[in-house]
Amino acid sequence: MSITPDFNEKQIQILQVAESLFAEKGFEGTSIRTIAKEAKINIAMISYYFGSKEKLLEALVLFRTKDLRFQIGNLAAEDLEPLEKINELVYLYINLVNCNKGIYRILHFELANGSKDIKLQVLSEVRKEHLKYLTIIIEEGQRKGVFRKDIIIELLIPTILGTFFHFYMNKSYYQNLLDLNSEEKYNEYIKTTLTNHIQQTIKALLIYEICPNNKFAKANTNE
Amino acid sequence: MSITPDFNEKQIQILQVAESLFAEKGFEGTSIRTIAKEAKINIAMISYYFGSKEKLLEALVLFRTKDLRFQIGNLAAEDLEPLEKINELVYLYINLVNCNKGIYRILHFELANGSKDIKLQVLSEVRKEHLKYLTIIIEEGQRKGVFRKDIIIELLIPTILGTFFHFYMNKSYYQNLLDLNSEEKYNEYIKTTLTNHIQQTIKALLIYEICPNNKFAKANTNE
Amino acid sequence: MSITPDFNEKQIQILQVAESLFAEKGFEGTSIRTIAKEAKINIAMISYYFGSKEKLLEALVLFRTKDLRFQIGNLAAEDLEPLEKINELVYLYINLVNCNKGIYRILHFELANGSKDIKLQVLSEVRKEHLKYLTIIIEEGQRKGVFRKDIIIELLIPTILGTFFHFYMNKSYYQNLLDLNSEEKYNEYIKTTLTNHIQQTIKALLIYEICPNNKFAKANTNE
Amino acid sequence: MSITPDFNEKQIQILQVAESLFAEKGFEGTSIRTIAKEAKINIAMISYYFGSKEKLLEALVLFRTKDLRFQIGNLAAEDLEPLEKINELVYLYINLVNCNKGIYRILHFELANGSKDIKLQVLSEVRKEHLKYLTIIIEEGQRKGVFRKDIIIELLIPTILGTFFHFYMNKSYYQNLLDLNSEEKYNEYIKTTLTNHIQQTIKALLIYEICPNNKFAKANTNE
DNA sequence: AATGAATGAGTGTTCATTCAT
DNA sequence: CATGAATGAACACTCATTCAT
Repeated sequence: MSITPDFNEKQIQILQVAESLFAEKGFEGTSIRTIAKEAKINIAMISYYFGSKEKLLEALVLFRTKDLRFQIGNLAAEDLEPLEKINELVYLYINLVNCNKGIYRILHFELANGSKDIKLQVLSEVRKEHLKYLTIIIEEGQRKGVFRKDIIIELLIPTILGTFFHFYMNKSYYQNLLDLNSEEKYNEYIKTTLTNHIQQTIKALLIYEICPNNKFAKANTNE
Repeated sequence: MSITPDFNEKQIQILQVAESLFAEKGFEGTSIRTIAKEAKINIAMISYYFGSKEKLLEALVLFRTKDLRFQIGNLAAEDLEPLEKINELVYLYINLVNCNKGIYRILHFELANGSKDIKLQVLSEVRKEHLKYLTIIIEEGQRKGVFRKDIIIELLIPTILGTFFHFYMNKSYYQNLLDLNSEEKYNEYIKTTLTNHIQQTIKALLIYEICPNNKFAKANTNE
Repeated sequence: MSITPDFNEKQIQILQVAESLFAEKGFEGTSIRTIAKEAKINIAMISYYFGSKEKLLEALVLFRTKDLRFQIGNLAAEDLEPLEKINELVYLYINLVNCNKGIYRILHFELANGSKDIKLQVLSEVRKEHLKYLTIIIEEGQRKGVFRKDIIIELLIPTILGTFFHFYMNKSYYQNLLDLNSEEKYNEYIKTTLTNHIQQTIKALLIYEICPNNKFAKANTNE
Repeated sequence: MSITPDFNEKQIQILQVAESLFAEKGFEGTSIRTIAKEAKINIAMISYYFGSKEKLLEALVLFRTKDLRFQIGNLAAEDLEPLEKINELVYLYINLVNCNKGIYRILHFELANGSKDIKLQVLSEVRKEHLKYLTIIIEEGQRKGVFRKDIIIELLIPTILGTFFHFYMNKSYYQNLLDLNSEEKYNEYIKTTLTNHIQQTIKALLIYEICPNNKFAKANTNE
């Protein structure tokens, strides 16, 4: 579906192996020897094609985010109720991230801390785009009187992505806890129950009427 | 307050430096040379005291989880309304994790994938204990008719921790997005607004009455 | 003026770049990538045209010494006093070397030690030719009673070339020492003062009447 | 004889091997593996002891120039005729350089061009010291009316060292030319004939009365 | 005739670990 | 008990060269 004209077949092969290994073992934990061995290419090819290990990562980010960018876009324009739109958005979002676990993991946990000085402008743009669509939908719901007015929209995405990632990053723990003793069961659980849980969470947040006197939230401020 | 009888002063010094560096640069990204230099001890001391780099990590996990274990415990017994207990629990939990970012980050993102064969039984126990307390409180609320019955309790913790961690792991992005241009502002935001957001999220999840026909949640099952 | 029938335009381009880089960074310090980049040709071209990096050097030596060979020749036949001939010879020689610093540097400092098994027969021939002309002139001067009889002709060239090369190889030191703070001043100094100094040196050697009892020269023999 | 308190036995061993190899094959042409193998030490030791290959060179320069510095000094104060002093100085100088061919070659031909940003302040100091002593002696001779007044003292050292180095750098050529078909003969030739030649050269330069009309030296200025 | 793709050998350097003292 | 010295293995990367086209 998506075209990636800049990289040839072997480069893509390297990028795929690199994505998988970086996601699994982290950037530092993966040696170019391992990548070369797994991708069945010569070690020197990585430097030859990408310049360096770091630039390989950079190319990987570029390669994978290119597709991700506009996959959520036109939902805001569809003819749906705001709540339906939100549910759809969450579903699409989780699905998108779940299908691109590798690169998302790298982006969020390997690069997010900013220690690498890799241009993550792409990531930043994607994020802002996602935030924009979310804002449009929520403001529509607010105008229609369906959603609450005091929502911190910026904190919805941490809840959506955070929940998913925590579940994904602690895979073996949750497989054990929830008896999801196969890859299929685990993945099916994400697509149904976990997605549903996140949808419920966001819906509840958007619609529930906050009780006026929240002593704990206040209490927290003066720690 | 917490006693750590097994480790001497120098060992603790090493462990503290190691925690900080592992959290910042990851396990693979941190060399024992760096640890030794920062802790102002001889390189050989690490192998000498802990056996190996991996065993140092193991010792670190042991050292830090020992204290964490029972810090949430007796809340369930207090004389509070279920919702108040939940709010308090969320507050305590976030605070606990926020004050122990380092080791939590290591536990959840460095070790959670299971690539290292480090005994994480301790972590597992802590988790199950936390889950137990949460279950007790929620079931109490359900008995009292305050909370919904169809809650998947196991998925509450991913929401709580996940939201926090996503916010923490993408620090620079959120600092920029929310104009939290100082360490203090960022930390204050976590303690007040973010904590409040997570409390609202959990509360909404526990209390909100789900609308009966959720077509999207169903739709997701047949992808 | 000089014809180079064996090499085409691109080859000559490569050779010129190679000469410059070999002279500046040495043979080992220069990679064929750098040559290729600077000469704006494909890397493979060097091996393609010359066979190997070493053979490129060999070709370079051939290419550049071909012209140098006979540029000093017919001086001996001119109608000049022996001393004038010597002065002219020194002038021509220094000028020749100075205008071909690059290849001379390579010849004398990169290849002279014989570690490379490059055919330096050409160089050897040139040298012997130069020595021959020098010998003819000096013997003429000796016959005419102008020059001393006890001259070791073979050691005159080390003095001429050595003085020049030492000055050239320690360029920055002498630029600093003699306030020759520009390329022009430095080069002008070589053409005038240094050349003159070398001419004086050779003249003095040829004409000065040695004092009969030189205790130090004797003393040195039994170290 | 000379003490080098800063370096231990193994370090000195490495330095000696490095000097020999750098002198023979150049800095770039010598790999640390070769050094390690020849010095019979582990490869990692070089980085361990010296930090890097470049720092090894730096250490080598320091190590060897430390001794060289003051070996010529007190000659100026001795009770000798100026000409005897000059002869003695030349003898000492050639001998010093000849006994330290390796490091001198590295200093003058590997480092002199300034491509490496190694602190050659030491070298510069040594040079200036040598120049100082030479100046003192020559000025004494000029005061006594023994030496000419129009001497460019700075150009005497290029003649002394240059002659020697040219002879040394083109060893095989001169061995062949002068029938010095053994190491001993070659070295003996340096100590006697070559040294004598250089002494004669300098003496001739200092004492010979320049002929007033030197048309060639003038002619050179307008090239 | 000319070149982009590819490679194995080699580079300097850093790694966690061991060991004699 | 503690550590400076030392090491083999691995690291990312560059090298000159080859080869199919």
